[in-house]
Amino acid sequence: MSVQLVVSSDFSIFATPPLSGNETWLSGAGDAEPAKRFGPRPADPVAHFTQDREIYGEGDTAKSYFMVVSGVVRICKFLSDGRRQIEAFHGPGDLFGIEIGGKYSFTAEAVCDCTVISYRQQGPETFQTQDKILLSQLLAYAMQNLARAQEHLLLLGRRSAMERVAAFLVDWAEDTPDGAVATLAMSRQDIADYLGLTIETVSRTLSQLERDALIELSTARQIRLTDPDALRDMNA
Amino acid sequence: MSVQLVVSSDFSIFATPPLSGNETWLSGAGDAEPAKRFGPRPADPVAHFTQDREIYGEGDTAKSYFMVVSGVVRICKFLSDGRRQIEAFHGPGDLFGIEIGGKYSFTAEAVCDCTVISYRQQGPETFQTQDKILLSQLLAYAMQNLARAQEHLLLLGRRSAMERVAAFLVDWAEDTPDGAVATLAMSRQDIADYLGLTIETVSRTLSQLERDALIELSTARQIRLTDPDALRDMNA
DNA sequence: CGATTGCTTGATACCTCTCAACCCAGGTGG
DNA sequence: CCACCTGGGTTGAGAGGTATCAAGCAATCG
Repeated sequence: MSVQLVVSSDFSIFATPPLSGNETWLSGAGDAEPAKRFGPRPADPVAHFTQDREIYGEGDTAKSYFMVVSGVVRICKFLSDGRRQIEAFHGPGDLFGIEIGGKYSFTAEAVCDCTVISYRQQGPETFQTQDKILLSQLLAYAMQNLARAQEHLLLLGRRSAMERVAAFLVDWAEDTPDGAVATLAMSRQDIADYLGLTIETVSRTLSQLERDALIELSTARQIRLTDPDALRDMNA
Repeated sequence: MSVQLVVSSDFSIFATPPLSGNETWLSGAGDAEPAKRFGPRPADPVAHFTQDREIYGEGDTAKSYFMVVSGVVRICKFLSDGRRQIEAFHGPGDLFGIEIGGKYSFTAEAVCDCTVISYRQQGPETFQTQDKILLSQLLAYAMQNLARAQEHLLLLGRRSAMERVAAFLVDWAEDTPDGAVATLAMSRQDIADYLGLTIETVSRTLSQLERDALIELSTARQIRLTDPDALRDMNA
């Protein structure tokens, strides 16, 4: 997907403070980098969430949407018996929590300590009344998320545990001086719930990949991809 | 999701004929019903596809998008070894094939004999230049599809075969004089590829549901839901 | 009719889950 | 400083659910 979000100076609509009592409000703003993509930083609705804190819950009234400044946020759904499916992880610059139905359709939680900026969200009428630039940005956002969800569908529906873990590592790998390295902000449980597996299967699969000399687990959360091409080829 | 698409009289942009040689062009228009939702019927880009015909392929240049007039269309992806994941079925009134990257990200095929209307698709610049009404319609479309994909993710990632089949039946059931009945346009293979299962597992699960007196298979494609509430409760 | 196609059913294999033990690093308190 | 505890991660044994392979059945179509 090659869509570029276009910066609009009136994209930012200043936020009401979010709902939960979980957040810490900061007087200074966070990392300025994402502002380059999304326009001027809003006045100050910058909040900090510590690890595993809920940012909002599924079914809550959707008063704000958010942009990640630093850290990683998970977006997930729960079944009544506690089973969890993580639909996406969002990192710096990513938006989350945009809703058209007036209620959040997911729960959002901090994977690690996070800083986010919140923006006031209008009701369903937003999409009739806002300006074209905002609409086209929202559309690009929605289409990108849709494309990601659709790839994820294929992964969950038709790929083996080994293929899923390989895809996950390739997704998270970044090129560093000594090759591709995936530095994971999330626990094995998070990975499992993202990939539709159990924690044990994720762990065993990683061990297997290490035995096969495709990866090296420097630490549990720091994984060197010894052979990134082989990992990519698993999902050709 | 309670979003209503708003009709705009200039929503329809007349189409170039689609690309493949699979379609049959009709001089008359199809069922008029969907026109009520999407504005005046376009001049005549109405095409008919027989069962299992490809409407477009993943990777093809996306020159048109489509609305189903009658029949059912499946939207799917393939892995190199032939595994298939059906992302969605689209019925009368549904749009499909809207792309922002210039290429189709799916293959679209006729589940049964289908009539569709095609609309010319602009390139990526569409979303900057079109009018607000169109943009908000596209946004609503994208958000609806996103919500559907996300529910599907939860189903594929965390639900058992029994739960998946039950959810599928509930989705397709319609209330009739003698209770809820699901009339299926698609084969067991289609259902399996939609639910991330095999054809045999789908068949066995349906048989089990019949033994449990939750459904009755009048024919393979005509299923009465004897106890719709119980089926719904499986996914509470 | 015989062939074909879609569906069902059976036997078995295998992949992933479940349950349990263990390991290890980090934090705490004596 | 070290024993202890804790939480995350790994590993093992066995169970279970779904896939695979194969046969049988029923409706449809030449």
